[in-house]
Amino acid sequence: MEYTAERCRARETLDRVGDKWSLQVIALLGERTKRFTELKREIDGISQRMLTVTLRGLERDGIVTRKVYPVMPPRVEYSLTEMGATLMDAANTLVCWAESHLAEIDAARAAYDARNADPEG
Amino acid sequence: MEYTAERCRARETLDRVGDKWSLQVIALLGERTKRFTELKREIDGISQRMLTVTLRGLERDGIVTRKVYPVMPPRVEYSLTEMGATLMDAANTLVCWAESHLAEIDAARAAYDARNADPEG
DNA sequence: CTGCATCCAGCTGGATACTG
DNA sequence: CAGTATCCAGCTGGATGCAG
Repeated sequence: MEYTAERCRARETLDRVGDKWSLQVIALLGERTKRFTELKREIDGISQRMLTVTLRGLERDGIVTRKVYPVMPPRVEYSLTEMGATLMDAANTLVCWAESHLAEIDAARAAYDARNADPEG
Repeated sequence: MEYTAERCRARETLDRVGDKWSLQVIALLGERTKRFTELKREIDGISQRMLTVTLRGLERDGIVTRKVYPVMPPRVEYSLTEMGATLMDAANTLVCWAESHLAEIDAARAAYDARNADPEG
């Protein structure tokens, strides 16, 4: 079994959802269609630039769709595609894993750091 | 439901497995315990430095264990912890997603790029 | 309201040389 | 064999200003 090759392909997906904001955008659009400003307001700390960049990337990959209304002021709505919804489900597995293991990881880190700070190894 | 908060925690996990090499290391150690050089040989393109950095990070988080044999020349064996095995399973969901959607993503990208290269929008 | 352009700081990871 | 140390290029993403 070519694990390396398979993980390489997995990395392509991780590159997609593994950046700083994509997962949150996907999760929020999973609730329902939303507008640019709505997303910006709901994602704490994201800049206008990064929201645009993130949405463009997801749109390019067929994860979200972008609907522009030719009105003034502009109105643009973003939604999850079908593929985007399946991606959200897959990512959810990792979210669940994270929720059930974060405490354990924190403990492991603390133990590791204590071991290595300790002068008498 | 606080999606944003949950995704933030999910990001902590993505930060762990979302770097360039962690997923491959986890996958290979999922086969069986391996030595440093063995991993280095099996992961195409990884440098000594990055294998060390990756293994240290995973060890710190309790994903892998490191067993040193006090012999000459040195012998160090790495294995997946129980938690590491569960992480591999969770990550596998995303691997499977990637495998079944990469073609679709490539198509979406090509379509998007064609749309945007087209001068008559 | 939505989005692009520019500039820039910090982090990631690659190359290389050295050590027990 | 299994690291550590140093240096550095490139990418990510934040701040800000401008535009339709």
